[in-house]
Amino acid sequence: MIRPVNAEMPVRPRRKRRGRYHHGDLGRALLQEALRTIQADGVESLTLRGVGKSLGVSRTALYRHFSDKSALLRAVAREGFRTLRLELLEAWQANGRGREAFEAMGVAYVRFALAHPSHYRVMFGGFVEMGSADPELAAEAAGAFGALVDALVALQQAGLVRRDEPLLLARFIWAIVHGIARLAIDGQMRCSPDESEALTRFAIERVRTGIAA
Amino acid sequence: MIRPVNAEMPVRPRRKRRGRYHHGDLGRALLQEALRTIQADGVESLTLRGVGKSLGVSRTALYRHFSDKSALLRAVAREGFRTLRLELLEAWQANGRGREAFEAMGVAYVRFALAHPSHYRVMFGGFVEMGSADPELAAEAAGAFGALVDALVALQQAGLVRRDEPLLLARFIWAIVHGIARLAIDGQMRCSPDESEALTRFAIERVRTGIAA
DNA sequence: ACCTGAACACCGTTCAAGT
DNA sequence: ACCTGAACACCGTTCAAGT
Repeated sequence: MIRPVNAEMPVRPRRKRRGRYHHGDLGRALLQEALRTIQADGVESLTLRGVGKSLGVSRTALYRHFSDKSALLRAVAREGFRTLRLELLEAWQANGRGREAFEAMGVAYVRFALAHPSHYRVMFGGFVEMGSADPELAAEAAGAFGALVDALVALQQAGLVRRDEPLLLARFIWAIVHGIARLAIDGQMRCSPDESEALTRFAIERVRTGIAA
Repeated sequence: MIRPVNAEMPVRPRRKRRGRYHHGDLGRALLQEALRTIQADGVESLTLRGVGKSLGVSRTALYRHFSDKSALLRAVAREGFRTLRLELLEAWQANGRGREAFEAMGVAYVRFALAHPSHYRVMFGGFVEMGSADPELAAEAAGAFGALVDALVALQQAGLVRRDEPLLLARFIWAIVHGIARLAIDGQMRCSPDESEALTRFAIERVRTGIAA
Protein backbone atom coordinates (compact mmCIF):
# COMPACT_ATOMS: atom_id res chain seq x y z
CA MET A 1 0.00 0.00 0.00
CA ILE A 2 1.29 3.33 -1.04
CA ARG A 3 0.72 6.09 1.48
CA PRO A 4 -0.36 9.35 -0.04
CA VAL A 5 1.96 12.29 0.29
CA ASN A 6 0.96 14.26 3.34
CA ALA A 7 1.76 17.88 3.85
CA GLU A 8 2.38 17.22 7.54
CA MET A 9 5.06 14.67 6.84
CA PRO A 10 8.61 15.90 6.64
CA VAL A 11 9.91 15.94 3.10
CA ARG A 12 12.36 13.15 3.69
CA PRO A 13 11.18 11.18 6.74
CA ARG A 14 14.05 9.85 8.79
CA ARG A 15 14.03 6.10 8.73
CA LYS A 16 14.26 4.44 12.13
CA ARG A 17 17.39 2.34 11.42
CA ARG A 18 16.18 -0.22 13.97
CA GLY A 19 18.72 -2.60 15.39
CA ARG A 20 21.51 -0.22 14.63
CA TYR A 21 21.71 0.75 18.29
CA HIS A 22 20.27 -0.87 21.37
CA HIS A 23 17.13 1.15 21.86
CA GLY A 24 14.46 3.11 20.14
CA ASP A 25 13.63 5.13 23.24
CA LEU A 26 16.54 4.77 25.58
CA GLY A 27 15.52 7.83 27.57
CA ARG A 28 12.23 6.22 28.58
CA ALA A 29 13.94 2.90 29.27
CA LEU A 30 16.51 4.59 31.50
CA LEU A 31 13.83 6.27 33.56
CA GLN A 32 11.90 3.05 33.99
CA GLU A 33 14.99 1.09 34.94
CA ALA A 34 15.90 3.77 37.47
CA LEU A 35 12.40 3.54 38.95
CA ARG A 36 12.68 -0.23 39.15
CA THR A 37 16.04 -0.08 40.90
CA ILE A 38 14.91 2.55 43.36
CA GLN A 39 11.74 0.63 44.20
CA ALA A 40 13.71 -2.58 44.67
CA ASP A 41 16.91 -1.44 46.37
CA GLY A 42 16.56 2.22 47.32
CA VAL A 43 18.11 5.39 45.92
CA GLU A 44 21.50 4.87 47.46
CA SER A 45 21.84 1.72 45.34
CA LEU A 46 21.11 3.54 42.12
CA THR A 47 24.22 3.90 39.97
CA LEU A 48 24.40 5.12 36.42
CA ARG A 49 26.73 2.28 35.59
CA GLY A 50 24.26 -0.24 36.99
CA VAL A 51 21.34 1.23 35.07
CA GLY A 52 23.35 1.10 31.87
CA LYS A 53 24.41 -2.47 32.52
CA SER A 54 20.83 -3.63 33.18
CA LEU A 55 19.86 -2.19 29.82
CA GLY A 56 22.84 -3.68 27.98
CA VAL A 57 24.19 -0.24 27.24
CA SER A 58 27.43 1.56 27.94
CA ARG A 59 28.04 3.42 31.18
CA THR A 60 27.90 6.76 29.46
CA ALA A 61 24.96 6.20 27.09
CA LEU A 62 22.76 7.88 29.68
CA TYR A 63 24.37 11.26 29.11
CA ARG A 64 22.66 11.50 25.73
CA HIS A 65 19.31 11.64 27.53
CA PHE A 66 20.01 13.17 30.92
CA SER A 67 22.53 15.87 31.68
CA ASP A 68 23.66 14.04 34.81
CA LYS A 69 22.53 11.80 37.63
CA SER A 70 20.52 14.49 39.35
CA ALA A 71 18.56 15.09 36.14
CA LEU A 72 17.61 11.42 36.15
CA LEU A 73 16.49 11.72 39.77
CA ARG A 74 14.47 14.82 38.94
CA ALA A 75 12.68 12.83 36.26
CA VAL A 76 11.95 10.14 38.84
CA ALA A 77 10.58 12.78 41.22
CA ARG A 78 8.42 14.30 38.48
CA GLU A 79 6.92 10.91 37.72
CA GLY A 80 6.20 10.45 41.43
CA PHE A 81 4.35 13.74 41.83
CA ARG A 82 2.29 12.93 38.78
CA THR A 83 1.21 9.58 40.20
CA LEU A 84 0.54 11.10 43.60
CA ARG A 85 -1.67 13.79 42.12
CA LEU A 86 -3.69 11.21 40.20
CA GLU A 87 -4.18 9.07 43.28
CA LEU A 88 -5.25 12.05 45.38
CA LEU A 89 -7.77 13.13 42.73
CA GLU A 90 -9.06 9.58 42.48
CA ALA A 91 -9.65 9.45 46.25
CA TRP A 92 -11.39 12.83 46.22
CA GLN A 93 -13.64 12.11 43.27
CA ALA A 94 -14.50 8.52 44.12
CA ASN A 95 -15.66 9.45 47.61
CA GLY A 96 -18.11 12.23 46.96
CA ARG A 97 -15.89 15.32 47.21
CA GLY A 98 -17.01 15.99 50.76
CA ARG A 99 -15.68 15.46 54.24
CA GLU A 100 -15.28 11.74 53.72
CA ALA A 101 -13.49 12.29 50.44
CA PHE A 102 -11.08 14.58 52.22
CA GLU A 103 -10.33 11.87 54.75
CA ALA A 104 -9.84 9.42 51.90
CA MET A 105 -7.31 11.77 50.35
CA GLY A 106 -5.29 11.82 53.54
CA VAL A 107 -5.29 8.05 53.73
CA ALA A 108 -4.38 7.80 50.04
CA TYR A 109 -1.47 10.14 50.59
CA VAL A 110 0.05 8.11 53.39
CA ARG A 111 -0.63 4.88 51.50
CA PHE A 112 1.25 6.20 48.49
CA ALA A 113 4.30 6.93 50.64
CA LEU A 114 4.18 3.54 52.36
CA ALA A 115 3.77 1.75 49.03
CA HIS A 116 6.67 3.58 47.36
CA PRO A 117 8.97 4.66 50.17
CA SER A 118 12.13 5.11 48.11
CA HIS A 119 10.28 6.92 45.38
CA TYR A 120 8.72 9.19 47.99
CA ARG A 121 12.16 9.93 49.44
CA VAL A 122 13.46 10.98 46.04
CA MET A 123 10.50 13.33 45.68
CA PHE A 124 11.11 14.96 49.05
CA GLY A 125 14.61 14.02 50.07
CA GLY A 126 16.44 17.04 48.82
CA PHE A 127 18.20 14.89 46.25
CA VAL A 128 16.46 17.31 44.05
CA GLU A 129 16.81 21.02 44.55
CA MET A 130 13.34 22.28 43.89
CA GLY A 131 12.79 25.82 42.86
CA SER A 132 14.85 27.65 40.30
CA ALA A 133 15.84 24.86 37.93
CA ASP A 134 13.46 22.28 36.44
CA PRO A 135 10.14 24.10 36.04
CA GLU A 136 8.51 20.83 34.94
CA LEU A 137 9.27 19.25 38.28
CA ALA A 138 8.07 22.34 40.12
CA ALA A 139 4.85 22.20 38.07
CA GLU A 140 4.18 18.56 38.91
CA ALA A 141 4.83 19.18 42.60
CA ALA A 142 2.55 22.20 42.51
CA GLY A 143 -0.09 20.08 40.78
CA ALA A 144 -0.13 17.52 43.56
CA PHE A 145 -0.30 20.26 46.17
CA GLY A 146 -3.03 21.93 44.14
CA ALA A 147 -5.25 18.87 44.45
CA LEU A 148 -5.18 19.40 48.20
CA VAL A 149 -5.81 23.14 47.98
CA ASP A 150 -8.75 22.64 45.62
CA ALA A 151 -10.34 20.11 47.95
CA LEU A 152 -9.97 22.46 50.91
CA VAL A 153 -11.51 25.35 49.03
CA ALA A 154 -14.44 23.14 48.07
CA LEU A 155 -14.95 22.21 51.71
CA GLN A 156 -14.80 25.87 52.69
CA GLN A 157 -17.42 26.74 50.11
CA ALA A 158 -19.60 23.93 51.41
CA GLY A 159 -19.32 25.49 54.86
CA LEU A 160 -17.46 22.52 56.27
CA VAL A 161 -14.11 24.16 56.95
CA ARG A 162 -13.24 27.51 58.52
CA ARG A 163 -12.39 30.24 56.06
CA ASP A 164 -8.74 30.65 56.95
CA GLU A 165 -6.32 31.36 54.15
CA PRO A 166 -6.48 28.23 51.96
CA LEU A 167 -2.71 28.16 51.40
CA LEU A 168 -2.02 28.18 55.12
CA LEU A 169 -4.64 25.51 55.75
CA ALA A 170 -3.28 23.37 52.95
CA ARG A 171 0.28 23.62 54.24
CA PHE A 172 -0.95 22.61 57.65
CA ILE A 173 -2.74 19.51 56.33
CA TRP A 174 0.14 18.66 54.05
CA ALA A 175 2.63 18.86 56.91
CA ILE A 176 0.56 16.37 58.88
CA VAL A 177 0.30 13.68 56.24
CA HIS A 178 3.90 14.29 55.17
CA GLY A 179 5.06 14.02 58.77
CA ILE A 180 3.21 10.75 59.30
CA ALA A 181 4.50 9.40 56.00
CA ARG A 182 8.12 10.28 56.63
CA LEU A 183 8.22 9.09 60.22
CA ALA A 184 6.69 5.83 59.05
CA ILE A 185 8.90 5.15 56.04
CA ASP A 186 12.06 6.28 57.83
CA GLY A 187 11.30 3.74 60.54
CA GLN A 188 11.15 6.38 63.23
CA MET A 189 7.92 5.35 64.83
CA ARG A 190 7.95 1.65 65.11
CA CYS A 191 4.58 1.16 63.48
CA SER A 192 2.94 -1.42 61.25
CA PRO A 193 1.22 -0.13 58.12
CA ASP A 194 -2.09 -0.73 59.89
CA GLU A 195 -1.00 1.38 62.85
CA SER A 196 0.17 4.10 60.48
CA GLU A 197 -3.25 4.13 58.88
CA ALA A 198 -4.91 4.24 62.29
CA LEU A 199 -2.70 7.20 63.17
CA THR A 200 -3.67 8.87 59.91
CA ARG A 201 -7.36 8.44 60.67
CA PHE A 202 -6.90 9.73 64.21
CA ALA A 203 -5.03 12.74 62.88
CA ILE A 204 -7.75 13.53 60.36
CA GLU A 205 -10.44 13.14 63.01
CA ARG A 206 -8.67 15.55 65.39
CA VAL A 207 -7.89 17.98 62.62
CA ARG A 208 -11.47 17.95 61.45
CA THR A 209 -12.48 19.24 64.86
CA GLY A 210 -9.64 21.76 64.74
CA ILE A 211 -10.50 23.25 61.39
CA ALA A 212 -14.27 22.86 61.33
CA ALA A 213 -16.23 25.95 60.39
CA MET B 1 51.37 23.85 93.87
CA ILE B 2 51.66 20.18 94.69
CA ARG B 3 48.46 18.22 94.36
CA PRO B 4 47.85 15.79 97.18
CA VAL B 5 47.68 12.11 96.41
CA ASN B 6 44.06 11.20 95.80
CA ALA B 7 42.55 7.78 96.28
CA GLU B 8 40.48 8.26 93.17
CA MET B 9 43.53 8.54 90.99
CA PRO B 10 44.64 5.39 89.24
CA VAL B 11 47.74 3.82 90.84
CA ARG B 12 49.95 4.45 87.87
CA PRO B 13 48.29 7.14 85.81
CA ARG B 14 48.96 6.68 82.11
CA ARG B 15 51.06 9.53 80.93
CA LYS B 16 49.63 11.32 77.95
CA ARG B 17 52.67 10.88 75.69
CA ARG B 18 51.66 14.06 73.93
CA GLY B 19 53.06 14.58 70.47
CA ARG B 20 53.55 10.88 69.95
CA TYR B 21 50.37 10.68 67.92
CA HIS B 22 48.19 13.46 66.70
CA HIS B 23 45.42 13.42 69.28
CA GLY B 24 44.59 12.73 72.87
CA ASP B 25 40.94 12.10 72.07
CA LEU B 26 40.71 11.53 68.36
CA GLY B 27 37.26 9.95 68.67
CA ARG B 28 35.79 13.15 70.08
CA ALA B 29 37.66 15.27 67.55
CA LEU B 30 36.35 13.13 64.68
CA LEU B 31 32.76 13.53 65.84
CA GLN B 32 33.13 17.29 66.19
CA GLU B 33 34.79 17.65 62.83
CA ALA B 34 31.99 15.59 61.25
CA LEU B 35 29.41 17.84 62.87
CA ARG B 36 31.24 20.91 61.61
CA THR B 37 31.39 19.58 58.06
CA ILE B 38 27.75 18.54 58.05
CA GLN B 39 26.61 21.89 59.42
CA ALA B 40 28.73 23.74 56.86
CA ASP B 41 28.34 21.65 53.70
CA GLY B 42 25.70 18.97 54.29
CA VAL B 43 25.92 15.22 54.79
CA GLU B 44 26.57 14.41 51.18
CA SER B 45 29.84 16.33 51.45
CA LEU B 46 31.02 14.36 54.45
CA THR B 47 33.87 12.03 53.53
CA LEU B 48 36.02 10.06 55.90
CA ARG B 49 39.06 11.10 53.96
CA GLY B 50 38.11 14.77 54.30
CA VAL B 51 37.50 14.48 58.03
CA GLY B 52 40.89 12.83 58.48
CA LYS B 53 42.60 15.46 56.40
CA SER B 54 41.03 18.33 58.36
CA LEU B 55 42.40 16.78 61.52
CA GLY B 56 45.84 16.13 60.07
CA VAL B 57 45.36 12.42 60.36
CA SER B 58 45.47 9.50 57.97
CA ARG B 59 42.42 8.45 55.96
CA THR B 60 42.00 5.30 57.99
CA ALA B 61 42.71 6.59 61.49
CA LEU B 62 38.97 6.90 62.00
CA TYR B 63 38.49 3.14 61.99
CA ARG B 64 40.11 2.94 65.44
CA HIS B 65 37.17 4.89 66.84
CA PHE B 66 34.23 4.09 64.60
CA SER B 67 33.52 0.79 62.94
CA ASP B 68 32.57 2.54 59.69
CA LYS B 69 31.03 5.67 58.23
CA SER B 70 27.52 4.79 59.36
CA ALA B 71 28.75 4.46 62.94
CA LEU B 72 30.07 8.01 62.72
CA LEU B 73 26.71 9.18 61.40
CA ARG B 74 24.92 7.36 64.20
CA ALA B 75 27.07 9.26 66.69
CA VAL B 76 26.10 12.49 64.95
CA ALA B 77 22.44 11.54 65.18
CA ARG B 78 22.75 10.63 68.85
CA GLU B 79 24.28 14.00 69.61
CA GLY B 80 21.41 15.67 67.74
CA PHE B 81 18.66 13.90 69.67
CA ARG B 82 20.38 14.81 72.92
CA THR B 83 20.46 18.50 72.00
CA LEU B 84 16.87 18.40 70.77
CA ARG B 85 15.66 16.85 74.02
CA LEU B 86 17.43 19.51 76.07
CA GLU B 87 15.94 22.32 73.99
CA LEU B 88 12.44 20.85 74.24
CA LEU B 89 12.74 20.52 78.01
CA GLU B 90 14.06 24.05 78.27
CA ALA B 91 11.06 25.38 76.35
CA TRP B 92 8.65 23.38 78.49
CA GLN B 93 10.17 24.35 81.83
CA ALA B 94 10.87 27.98 81.04
CA ASN B 95 7.29 28.64 79.98
CA GLY B 96 5.31 27.34 82.91
CA ARG B 97 4.64 23.71 81.90
CA GLY B 98 1.17 24.61 80.71
CA ARG B 99 -0.56 25.25 77.42
CA GLU B 100 1.82 28.06 76.49
CA ALA B 101 4.80 25.91 77.33
CA PHE B 102 3.47 23.25 75.00
CA GLU B 103 3.24 25.76 72.19
CA ALA B 104 6.78 26.90 72.99
CA MET B 105 7.95 23.30 72.65
CA GLY B 106 6.47 23.08 69.18
CA VAL B 107 8.15 26.29 68.12
CA ALA B 108 11.44 25.16 69.65
CA TYR B 109 11.23 21.89 67.73
CA VAL B 110 10.81 23.56 64.36
CA ARG B 111 13.47 26.13 65.23
CA PHE B 112 15.94 23.37 66.01
CA ALA B 113 15.37 21.81 62.60
CA LEU B 114 15.67 25.15 60.78
CA ALA B 115 18.84 26.01 62.69
CA HIS B 116 20.52 22.66 62.01
CA PRO B 117 18.94 21.32 58.82
CA SER B 118 21.70 18.92 57.85
CA HIS B 119 22.02 17.62 61.35
CA TYR B 120 18.27 17.11 61.47
CA ARG B 121 18.40 15.19 58.22
CA VAL B 122 21.02 12.84 59.60
CA MET B 123 18.79 12.20 62.61
CA PHE B 124 15.77 11.39 60.48
CA GLY B 125 17.07 10.74 57.01
CA GLY B 126 17.39 7.00 57.17
CA PHE B 127 21.16 7.31 56.90
CA VAL B 128 20.85 5.56 60.16
CA GLU B 129 18.84 2.42 60.52
CA MET B 130 17.13 2.88 63.83
CA GLY B 131 15.91 -0.07 65.74
CA SER B 132 17.88 -3.21 66.25
CA ALA B 133 21.46 -1.97 66.30
CA ASP B 134 22.72 0.96 68.37
CA PRO B 135 20.62 0.97 71.53
CA GLU B 136 22.26 4.23 72.61
CA LEU B 137 20.89 6.00 69.58
CA ALA B 138 17.48 4.46 70.12
CA ALA B 139 17.60 5.63 73.75
CA GLU B 140 18.43 9.21 72.81
CA ALA B 141 15.68 9.29 70.22
CA ALA B 142 13.23 7.84 72.73
CA GLY B 143 14.34 10.47 75.23
CA ALA B 144 13.49 13.32 72.90
CA PHE B 145 10.12 11.76 72.10
CA GLY B 146 9.61 11.17 75.82
CA ALA B 147 9.84 14.91 76.51
CA LEU B 148 6.81 15.34 74.27
CA VAL B 149 4.88 12.46 75.82
CA ASP B 150 5.54 13.73 79.35
CA ALA B 151 4.30 17.19 78.48
CA LEU B 152 1.13 15.77 76.94
CA VAL B 153 0.43 13.62 79.98
CA ALA B 154 0.88 16.67 82.21
CA LEU B 155 -1.63 18.59 80.11
CA GLN B 156 -4.07 15.69 80.31
CA GLN B 157 -3.76 15.59 84.08
CA ALA B 158 -4.35 19.33 84.21
CA GLY B 159 -7.55 18.74 82.26
CA LEU B 160 -6.34 20.69 79.25
CA VAL B 161 -6.10 17.85 76.75
CA ARG B 162 -8.49 14.99 75.93
CA ARG B 163 -7.59 11.71 77.50
CA ASP B 164 -6.77 9.79 74.34
CA GLU B 165 -3.93 7.32 74.43
CA PRO B 166 -0.88 9.49 75.12
CA LEU B 167 1.32 7.60 72.64
CA LEU B 168 -1.16 8.17 69.83
CA LEU B 169 -1.54 11.83 70.72
CA ALA B 170 2.21 12.28 70.91
CA ARG B 171 2.76 10.66 67.53
CA PHE B 172 0.14 12.96 66.07
CA ILE B 173 1.81 16.08 67.45
CA TRP B 174 5.23 14.83 66.50
CA ALA B 175 4.14 14.17 62.93
CA ILE B 176 2.94 17.76 62.64
CA VAL B 177 6.11 19.47 63.81
CA HIS B 178 8.24 16.96 61.93
CA GLY B 179 6.22 17.52 58.78
CA ILE B 180 6.56 21.29 59.00
CA ALA B 181 10.27 20.97 59.76
CA ARG B 182 11.01 18.64 56.86
CA LEU B 183 8.96 20.50 54.29
CA ALA B 184 10.72 23.68 55.34
CA ILE B 185 14.31 22.41 55.39
CA ASP B 186 13.87 20.38 52.21
CA GLY B 187 12.71 23.58 50.49
CA GLN B 188 9.36 22.08 49.59
CA MET B 189 7.20 24.92 50.73
CA ARG B 190 8.83 28.09 49.63
CA CYS B 191 8.71 29.70 53.04
CA SER B 192 10.89 32.11 54.99
CA PRO B 193 11.81 31.08 58.54
CA ASP B 194 9.28 33.62 59.77
CA GLU B 195 6.55 32.08 57.65
CA SER B 196 7.52 28.64 58.91
CA GLU B 197 7.14 29.87 62.44
CA ALA B 198 3.78 31.42 61.60
CA LEU B 199 2.68 28.09 60.16
CA THR B 200 3.87 26.35 63.31
CA ARG B 201 1.83 28.71 65.47
CA PHE B 202 -1.22 28.27 63.26
CA ALA B 203 -0.83 24.50 63.46
CA ILE B 204 -0.56 24.53 67.22
CA GLU B 205 -3.59 26.82 67.48
CA ARG B 206 -5.72 24.51 65.31
CA VAL B 207 -4.47 21.41 67.04
CA ARG B 208 -5.24 22.90 70.44
CA THR B 209 -8.87 23.14 69.40
CA GLY B 210 -8.69 19.62 67.98
CA ILE B 211 -7.31 17.95 71.07
CA ALA B 212 -8.81 20.11 73.83
CA ALA B 213 -10.48 18.24 76.66
C1' DA C 1 47.22 0.72 71.42
C1' DC C 2 47.28 3.72 67.83
C1' DC C 3 48.57 5.31 63.38
C1' DT C 4 50.43 4.70 58.57
C1' DG C 5 50.51 4.01 53.21
C1' DA C 6 49.44 0.95 49.57
C1' DA C 7 45.90 -1.47 47.41
C1' DC C 8 41.12 -2.89 46.07
C1' DA C 9 36.69 -2.34 44.25
C1' DC C 10 33.74 0.89 43.53
C1' DC C 11 31.68 5.71 41.96
C1' DG C 12 30.19 10.07 38.37
C1' DT C 13 31.85 12.43 34.57
C1' DT C 14 34.65 13.90 30.41
C1' DC C 15 36.28 13.18 25.96
C1' DA C 16 38.19 11.69 21.59
C1' DA C 17 36.78 8.25 18.62
C1' DG C 18 33.73 5.30 16.04
C1' DT C 19 29.27 4.48 12.97
C1' DA D 1 22.61 11.60 16.20
C1' DC D 2 23.81 8.10 19.08
C1' DC D 3 26.91 4.99 21.26
C1' DT D 4 31.62 3.37 22.70
C1' DG D 5 36.00 2.54 25.78
C1' DA D 6 39.71 4.71 28.09
C1' DA D 7 40.87 7.90 31.48
C1' DC D 8 40.38 11.07 35.53
C1' DA D 9 39.42 12.29 40.08
C1' DC D 10 37.05 10.83 43.52
C1' DC D 11 34.93 7.37 47.22
C1' DG D 12 34.80 3.56 51.64
C1' DT D 13 37.26 -0.15 53.34
C1' DT D 14 40.96 -3.72 54.21
C1' DC D 15 45.40 -5.00 55.59
C1' DA D 16 50.24 -5.75 56.49
C1' DA D 17 53.46 -2.86 58.52
C1' DG D 18 55.44 0.48 61.63
C1' DT D 19 56.09 2.61 66.64
